[in-house]
Amino acid sequence: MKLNELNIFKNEKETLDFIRTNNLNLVSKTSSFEIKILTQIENLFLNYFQGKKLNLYDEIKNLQIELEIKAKFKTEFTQKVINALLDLKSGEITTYYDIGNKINSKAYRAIGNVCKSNPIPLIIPCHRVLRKNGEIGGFMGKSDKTWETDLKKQLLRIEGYKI
DNA sequence: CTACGCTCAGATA
DNA sequence: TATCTGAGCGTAG
Repeated sequence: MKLNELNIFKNEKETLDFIRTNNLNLVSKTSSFEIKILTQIENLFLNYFQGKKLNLYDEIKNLQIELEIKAKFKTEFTQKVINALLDLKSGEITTYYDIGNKINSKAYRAIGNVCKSNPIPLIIPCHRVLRKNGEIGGFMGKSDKTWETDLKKQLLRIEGYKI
């Protein structure tokens, strides 16, 4: 099974709007094999949201799910950023500045842009990257005080990081 | 080539 | 402290 996108919505209405505008079905032509995998994914995230320390990237791969992210991250720069992100464990944080140091680049803003284009938040943990001055920074394309940045804080709290 | 952005450091009040 | 400004650099158009 392949996964190329993980979307997070503000509320049920936004979720339903997305499903409608993209002509999606909640469950369509789903085989029992797929149901089994989907159930495992559901349990994985339930555990994660209850505070269990999990490496979602590893867990997803263990379920034999292929992540279709190569097309999006094909330059050396973007791959370095992604690899640096994947090194982060649950409860661990870093900064855009530190990632820059790690990959030998001062393109801090460009690093943020890579995070912005992350099609699978949580699994590639962009939420663990903060600004150097301690501010929360952006999340899922949004900055300032938005539900997205609130969610970023919540995720860190769930992972046990004091914020 | 130009414009843009999940940034940073420095300046100013 | 809060807000602004320019530097900096990869990417999309």
